[in-house]
Amino acid sequence: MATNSNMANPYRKSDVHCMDCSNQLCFVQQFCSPTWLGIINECRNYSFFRKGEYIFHEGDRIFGLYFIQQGKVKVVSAGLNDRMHIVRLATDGHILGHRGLGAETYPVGAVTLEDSWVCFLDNASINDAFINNPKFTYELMMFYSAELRKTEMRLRYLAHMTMREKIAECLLCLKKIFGENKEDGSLNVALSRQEIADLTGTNAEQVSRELTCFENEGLIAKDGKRIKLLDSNAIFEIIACHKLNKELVF
Amino acid sequence: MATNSNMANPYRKSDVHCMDCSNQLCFVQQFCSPTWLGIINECRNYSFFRKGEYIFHEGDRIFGLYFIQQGKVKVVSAGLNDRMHIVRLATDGHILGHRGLGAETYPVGAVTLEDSWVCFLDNASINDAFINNPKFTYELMMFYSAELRKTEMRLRYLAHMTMREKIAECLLCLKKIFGENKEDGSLNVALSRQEIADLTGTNAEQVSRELTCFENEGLIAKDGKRIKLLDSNAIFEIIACHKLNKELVF
DNA sequence: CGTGCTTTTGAATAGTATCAAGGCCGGTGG
DNA sequence: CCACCGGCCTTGATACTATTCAAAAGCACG
Repeated sequence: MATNSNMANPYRKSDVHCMDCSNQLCFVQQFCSPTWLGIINECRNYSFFRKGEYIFHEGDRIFGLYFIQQGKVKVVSAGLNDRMHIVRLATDGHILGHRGLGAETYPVGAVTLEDSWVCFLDNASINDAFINNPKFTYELMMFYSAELRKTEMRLRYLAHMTMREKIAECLLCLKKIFGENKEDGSLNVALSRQEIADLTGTNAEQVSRELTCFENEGLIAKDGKRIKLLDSNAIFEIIACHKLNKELVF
Repeated sequence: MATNSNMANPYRKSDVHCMDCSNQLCFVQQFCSPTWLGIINECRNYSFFRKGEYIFHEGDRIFGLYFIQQGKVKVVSAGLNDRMHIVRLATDGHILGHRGLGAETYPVGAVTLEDSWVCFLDNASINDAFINNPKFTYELMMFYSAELRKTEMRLRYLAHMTMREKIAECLLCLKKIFGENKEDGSLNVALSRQEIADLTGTNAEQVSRELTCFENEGLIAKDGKRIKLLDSNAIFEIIACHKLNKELVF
């Protein structure tokens, strides 16, 4: 249970000060003044979520922003007949709940894919930080701008790609986001076939078929949920015809 | 005619000061201090684009932000074998080129659907405005946040919708963005079948088929490119099963 | 009044989703 | 330890949807 794991790490919050946080990608650490880092360190909430737990649900009232200190999270939205759509994947240093900024309720939910540690800042603290750290506001605006570019490019690609192409694109995205295991070279994330389907907008059967196909072609090796990209360039060739912008997507 | 309108407005720039601009939705007018409105009024560039002209091309170096003073624009991106994808539609008061903020080149191009008048602010002016108008930066960030929400919801819907549903959704979007003609109730925008296909990710034939189908069902009336929604509620029922958020999409 | 472009419709084909069945694996309880 | 159970993965057959190709009709424009 969540409470158990929570018990196992009761000392973590007091342990790490924002200033010494290992997460070099954290927006707060990067763009808030030292004074504000101290203020935020005091008002933030540091919590642990076990694998599969919801950090927040679609439709929840918005209380603030989440920053992943360490972990892996899927951002989901309920679709047709209890189908889930995975809107985005996130890991260390990524922001969660930023879609809610300016809205009443979260348009999406967030579920951990692995045990994760997450910092939370409530609306009041965030707004104070905006007012007192123009640099923070500016950089967050730039972050949004970049996210918007990525999402729109994704929208464009997905509109015209075949399933084979979408799944190839998905594998490259997973590599980009989570990286590969140093030892065996497999992707640093284990998604079920259904989750890959939720990412690409299809069903588990189709994903299974395409992955088998990729394996037969020598593009990947798979062992249950662990997938290893044997030839990233060849996988990219599958989607090269869409002239996609590598920086934007991967 | 285009030429007529052009002729009739050669003096527009000197005529209208930002402070008196009819466009109440303009971000600059809403969120910049009076002092800055004066500064921006001096450094902005006001220009006219005839129907079908490019305001900027995909891949152009980024020079600044565009604000539509009056007109209709499609934001496009080249896809597979000279297929175009329409990323977004924009009209009076909307911003163009904001996806470029923080990037080197525009990831999309912008083409006018009708004769349009557009204000342009270069990077230097925009950045000065950011530094001196925290409110402006903040509001623009909120704008990005809202755009991101909309785009991600769209991504989710499109992933699971049938063509019939996508085209129904598209018609409701057109109503939302451009509105309906006071006189005959038809949509205030005339898109070709191919353009509707570029919006929904299909081809002109399919669009033609579905529109004919809608007409036979009494949902719409069509006369060439002019389309009239006869029963918006019934059209919404087509996509209601996706439980989409009306505020986000329409 | 042609010419070229858009729209419409039809027929054949390809791509996906759905349904169904069997295999594999890990966990549980006898 | 082994049998059983349930969940996930795989594969095949089938039905459906969407794309492509082709051709005719409608329309705008010079």
